[in-house]
Amino acid sequence: MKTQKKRSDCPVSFSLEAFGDKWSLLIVRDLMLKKKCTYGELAKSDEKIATNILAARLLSLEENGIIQKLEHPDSKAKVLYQLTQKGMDLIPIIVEINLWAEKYTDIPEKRKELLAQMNADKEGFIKNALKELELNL
Amino acid sequence: MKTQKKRSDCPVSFSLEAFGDKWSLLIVRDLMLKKKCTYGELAKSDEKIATNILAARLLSLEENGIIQKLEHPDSKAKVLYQLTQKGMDLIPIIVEINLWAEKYTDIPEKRKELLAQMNADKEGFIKNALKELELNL
DNA sequence: ATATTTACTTGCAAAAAGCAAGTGATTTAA
DNA sequence: TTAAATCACTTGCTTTTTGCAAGTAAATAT
Repeated sequence: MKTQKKRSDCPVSFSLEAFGDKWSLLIVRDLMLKKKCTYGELAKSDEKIATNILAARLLSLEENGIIQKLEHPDSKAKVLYQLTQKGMDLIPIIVEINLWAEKYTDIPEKRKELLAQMNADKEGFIKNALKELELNL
Repeated sequence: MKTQKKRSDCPVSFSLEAFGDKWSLLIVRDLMLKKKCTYGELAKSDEKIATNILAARLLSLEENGIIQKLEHPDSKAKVLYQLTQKGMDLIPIIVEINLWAEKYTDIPEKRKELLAQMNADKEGFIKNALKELELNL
């Protein structure tokens, strides 16, 4: 795990050092909500991340213990990326980010069902998402 | 309010464009938890943000409708920064970030009481923090 | 055997972050 | 009432990070 000079001992600062940039949480989102799990699938996301940045962020997330690389069951050419427990524990943050956005921007149709679930039963949604992800651990 | 080219229509992406960097949420944290409200106080935070970066982030947060500038009651030389409603609605995110960090790093003594409250009654903590901040609006 | 897919890397230009010093308006202290 | 201190920034410059386009090597499919 990466040891970088901490800017402070504040827990918010600690967290932002692990995922506080414009890309890391989008990767986490894909691994969490969209079940994308290979480099190629992550690269194809709507936000069009440059491949070198994707590689850099994946390495950083791995060093921070948020994701792990595994052999892909289908092919040795592929790599399976998945969230660790530490990564899955980011679900509540992703949920709150979604709920905040819902208040201040239009939500695309394809995301409305998910938002509805989060609103109806936040705790239940998180528990369920966690359970599904843990099946793959 | 800033109109920047959206990377995608994903709510997570929308949110990260507003506060997804290493500094913005630290400023929000200070305005929220530490009741810092002037440029000088924000500049003195533990993380030692450079003054030009602070100015840039404050402008960006303002353009995104998360904070607002007001006349300081004590002096015309000072500026009062405070969270808007949109900014206050980030409280649940800050709380979840604190709770995540608590699981994976040591929390400094001065923050433990706050974390205890968040753990004991998350909803209550958020409601209360919101109520206190809204008094200043 | 060849072409394609896969997960990256490399080189370079552009943007952003970070540092140190400076500016001008206000406020305090002599 | 004037000089020093405080306030919220800005400016100039260097370093780091981001982003683009192209390339590479291993594995797979044809």
